[in-house]
Amino acid sequence: MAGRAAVPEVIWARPERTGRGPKPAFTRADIAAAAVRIADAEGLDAVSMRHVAAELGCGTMSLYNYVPRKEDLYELMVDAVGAEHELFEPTGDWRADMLRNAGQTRAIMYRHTWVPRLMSGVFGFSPNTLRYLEHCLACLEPLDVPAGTKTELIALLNGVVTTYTANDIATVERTRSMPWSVEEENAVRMAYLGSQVATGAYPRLAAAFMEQSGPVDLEAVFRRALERVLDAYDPGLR
Amino acid sequence: MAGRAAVPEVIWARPERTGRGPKPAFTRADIAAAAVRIADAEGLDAVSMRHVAAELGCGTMSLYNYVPRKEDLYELMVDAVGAEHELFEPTGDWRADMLRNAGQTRAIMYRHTWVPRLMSGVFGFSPNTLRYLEHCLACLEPLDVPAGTKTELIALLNGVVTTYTANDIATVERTRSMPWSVEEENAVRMAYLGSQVATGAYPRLAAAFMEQSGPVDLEAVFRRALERVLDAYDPGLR
DNA sequence: CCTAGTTACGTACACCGTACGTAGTGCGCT
DNA sequence: AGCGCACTACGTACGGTGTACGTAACTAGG
Repeated sequence: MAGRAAVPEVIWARPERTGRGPKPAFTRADIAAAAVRIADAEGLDAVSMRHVAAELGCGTMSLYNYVPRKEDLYELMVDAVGAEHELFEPTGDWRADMLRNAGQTRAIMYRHTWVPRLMSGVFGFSPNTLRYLEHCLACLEPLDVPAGTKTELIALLNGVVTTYTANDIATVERTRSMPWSVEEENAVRMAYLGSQVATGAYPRLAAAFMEQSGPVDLEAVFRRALERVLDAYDPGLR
Repeated sequence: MAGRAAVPEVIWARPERTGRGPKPAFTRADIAAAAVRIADAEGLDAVSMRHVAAELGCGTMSLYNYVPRKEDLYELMVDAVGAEHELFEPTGDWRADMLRNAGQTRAIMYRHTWVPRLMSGVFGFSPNTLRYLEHCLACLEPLDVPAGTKTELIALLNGVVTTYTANDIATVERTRSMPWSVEEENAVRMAYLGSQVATGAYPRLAAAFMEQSGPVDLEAVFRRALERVLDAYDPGLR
């Protein structure tokens, strides 16, 4: 007599064990780990209820005892990789500390290229997210601005990290299920871009592309963006 | 003998008409408009090849003559709403102009709440994107920095607009197919957040939440973030 | 004119999320 | 102690998805 809820629910609020009935065969962590393993190895689209269940060695529908909706499985996955954040002791240099946090987030996303796709559009106050948020606030202790401004800085910084890293990764993730390579896809898109710029319809864009020599250093662009954002909140620079 | 391509392809590079055979019944614009209509009215998940074809009044597989893969349909949609950008004459005040551009992008996303979900993770050099980019560069003409820095500013600004607006919209889009309202969902998530903060495990987070009185003004937060980013690139402020 | 490249579209396949029903298990209460 | 109920487990089935493939009709270029 399960009966799916007709009312919203946060999976983190639902207790993992209620005492009654047979002992569950898995923990949420087991399930999250299995899903993460699949996503890492075969891409996010390979994460289906059937596939995860098979990986765990149980029937498909048994999964629904642990995870009411597939969306909740996604929340478990994001939270699971969130645990990879190292919550170090703040050094007192808030800029350096926040750069370190951002670098960790970026590293996590490069390790699990499906993360950005799940992050965008998810409210996401999971346990590990809260811990990370608290840690960021600790790092920002030396910064003398209102708490509201600090949370806005954190949000902006996280947004920038996600956006930039998502862009770097997008093609890789997309070409996963395609019969061609990342390089081929990028080459084709760049060829189109070049052909359009060559029409002369976009003079300023053309100039911008002429200016740059050699391939773009994505990591450098990323770091410059971070520095700019930090500048914008640094009272010592105003 | 259609035969899908085993090589990457940009839909914009494929000519819309090649002369041979019966006259196509629709243009790409028709198809994009139909898909946009469906997404606006019933949400992005309602945009299926069958549904779009039905809206156009043709067989499902006929669509594949115009759009080789569903992903390309998404590209058409994003490009279509990109046309809603008003490419005004730059005023000479680059900050004001860029704010205006950002405001337009945000407005478009509020009109078509599915846009952020498609934007994140898409390379996206569609015709209208290129036009918009060129227009932004025109607005930034008065700003005395290298062209590379300008494109980085545009990218950062667009990223911030997308991230913030996506967050504002996320719950609305998600609850579209759910049997409960946006307010209910938000209330539940906030209740969980409150319960966690109340445990005392997140003192700084708790302090930040105590500090704020009343509901958050999303628009104000958004504008503050934009101003910060613009500050970071304003030579007059350094 | 003919033929090759297109359009149109019905059918079919593999896969998806998940509603529902049934059977078995073991805690909590009386 | 033992009953009942909440829980786990999971097979089946339904309505949807993207799209490969085959066939028929059509028309512009040689």
